Amino acid sequence: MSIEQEPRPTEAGNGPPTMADVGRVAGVSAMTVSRALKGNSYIARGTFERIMAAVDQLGYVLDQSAGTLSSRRSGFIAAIVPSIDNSNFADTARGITDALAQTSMQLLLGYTNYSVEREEELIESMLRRRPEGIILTGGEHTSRARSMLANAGIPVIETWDVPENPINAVVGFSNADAMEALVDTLVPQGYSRFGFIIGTEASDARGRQRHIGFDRALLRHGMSSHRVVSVESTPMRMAHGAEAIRQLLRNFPDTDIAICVGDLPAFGAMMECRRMGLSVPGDIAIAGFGDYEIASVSEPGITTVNVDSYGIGARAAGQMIAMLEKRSTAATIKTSYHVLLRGST
Amino acid sequence: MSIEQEPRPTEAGNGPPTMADVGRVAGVSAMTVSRALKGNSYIARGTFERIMAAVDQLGYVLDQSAGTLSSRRSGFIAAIVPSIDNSNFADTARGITDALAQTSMQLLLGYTNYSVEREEELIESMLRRRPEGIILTGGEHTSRARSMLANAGIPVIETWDVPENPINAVVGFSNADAMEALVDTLVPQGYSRFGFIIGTEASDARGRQRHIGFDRALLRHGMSSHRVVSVESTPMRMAHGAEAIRQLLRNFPDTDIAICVGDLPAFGAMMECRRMGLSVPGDIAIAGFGDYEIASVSEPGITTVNVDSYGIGARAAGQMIAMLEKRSTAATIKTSYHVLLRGST
DNA sequence: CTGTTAGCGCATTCAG
DNA sequence: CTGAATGCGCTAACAG
Repeated sequence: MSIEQEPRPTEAGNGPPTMADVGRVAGVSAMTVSRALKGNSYIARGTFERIMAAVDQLGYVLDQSAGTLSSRRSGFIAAIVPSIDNSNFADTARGITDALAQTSMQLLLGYTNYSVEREEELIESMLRRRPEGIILTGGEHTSRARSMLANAGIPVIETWDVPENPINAVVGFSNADAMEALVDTLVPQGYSRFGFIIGTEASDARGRQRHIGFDRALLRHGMSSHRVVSVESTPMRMAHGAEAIRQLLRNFPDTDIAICVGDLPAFGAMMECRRMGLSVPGDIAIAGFGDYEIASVSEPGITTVNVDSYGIGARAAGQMIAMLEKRSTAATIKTSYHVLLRGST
Repeated sequence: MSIEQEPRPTEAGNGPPTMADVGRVAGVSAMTVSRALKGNSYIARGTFERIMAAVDQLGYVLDQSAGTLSSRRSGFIAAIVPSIDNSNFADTARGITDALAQTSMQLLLGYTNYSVEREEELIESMLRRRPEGIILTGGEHTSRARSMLANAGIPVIETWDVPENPINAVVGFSNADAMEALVDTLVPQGYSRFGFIIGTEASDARGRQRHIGFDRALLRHGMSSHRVVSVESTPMRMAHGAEAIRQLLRNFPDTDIAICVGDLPAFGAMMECRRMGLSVPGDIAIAGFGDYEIASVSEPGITTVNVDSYGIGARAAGQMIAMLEKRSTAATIKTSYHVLLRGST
């Protein structure tokens, strides 16, 4: 037996144990520990087991900041959505997470509360952590955000919209077209005096697009698109829909159908109609957008547009993976939508 | 004029510019750039402006992995919630974000889909990035998760529950007590044949607690608590409530009030009753839990328990800040709840 | 007010 | 299959 080097007491200068500590316990170098933990190198069976035992014994957890610095790979992609408390965007996040699961990449999620300024801050703080790619919602960004993204030299994917001047790749659909499709489906049902309910347009790019689609469709059908109520709020919650329908019916009592920018305000509007003693769709019809769960569960069900929120996330992540593997460059992927007629119209 | 050192061409080996690059352009050392960017050191006015100009010119973005490694401070706290598509937990996240805004700390949010195994993975991957503190939902964790948390040596706050054996600090309330309070309020209204609707209990610790509170209250009132329907799902969505109420009325047709584990299934149940031609609360009363927006907007409104979701987040973050500043050690903070009677009962 | 030195913990690269 | 040397980009600590 030879004299072995005395393991330096691990508890000396505390702080979490390092690879060197693990190596000392397992009788190997830090480098071998690194390889064992990564899992893609050949390590002798016994060595591997000693290392794992040492890891358990010390409660070792890899320090990823050091790894990122050294390997120049952070192992995560960033995604920014307007709101997290919105099942559509939550579905998109789930789509991203699921698609990323087949890689070793993780998702870092942030939300902007529908503010481009907040988006700019968020982009900056995420870029500081060196994501390998970034997925954004929509095509509206501050100019500083745009230049930071350009400088970052990583794939950027804009989703949920089809911007005129994409930064890089796009996975989304035209919210204007989708709203047009909804109106086009409803006109043949005999409605002719369409109202539109929307929140603060300045802070909701997709709502604005839907409004454009609404105008375009009615113009095409030779109908008037002046019955519009806008309440101060982004996003519109259920209660805002209730408030808006009152205003709509006060300002334009002849309205025979109210299209809401989303299903949540549509539901609020429908409940308010019931409170006012109006029947839906007998006295007034109501439609929403987004196919949230409430649209199918409520009685009557709410006519709406399904927009494949999950698919947007899944396909964005797929495209991201392809770009990171250099299998693809900037592409524009259009996702599907379809009108769902239910009892509210 | 002296000969100045030739700035090395920045574009040489590409990759993002470093502080040294910025310093070279501004004619100072990297250290001065670091101080200027941090903002809490005295820097000569002119120097500061040259540095900022260089930062803009190069599009420099701080590399936080390097900063974390060097300073041993990551600048973020981790929070883990069961689901992100749930306005209660989203409110908690908002509370944390808002409270953290007064510090330089950021929030890194993760979600488990109600799986403790997924929580364990998430805790591990978050600890790799060395959060300065971690906020969890509930008191149930795998034993490996517990030991990782113990080893991490950072403040841990468990929320939304009052665990028997807290890891560290707690900010929450007793879900059992809150449910008892609901039943105690309803009994005097004349209801006596209570049904209970819940999802998969194994994966929903808070639902289980509510069930316990339900049993306890009925026992105390000398009533039977056998009218229970459990459907396979966590979390319960609206549609599960619809399915469950059918089953409840089939199995226990004499039920005069159905308590649901949450407002979402309560709403689904209420809509299903309407579809079946039953009036709420005339033929059967319905109550939920959580005071989601739908509970106040729907017609009739849903009787429920408000649980201060936002406050849980805000106070957890406040406690976290206090612990990080050594102003506090492990504390247990109880948050409030109150029963809201509405039209559904 | 600014610079120098050193080292954070890991992974790349090369050597065996 | 394993180890040694080196440096990733930044900041703590000290010196001026």
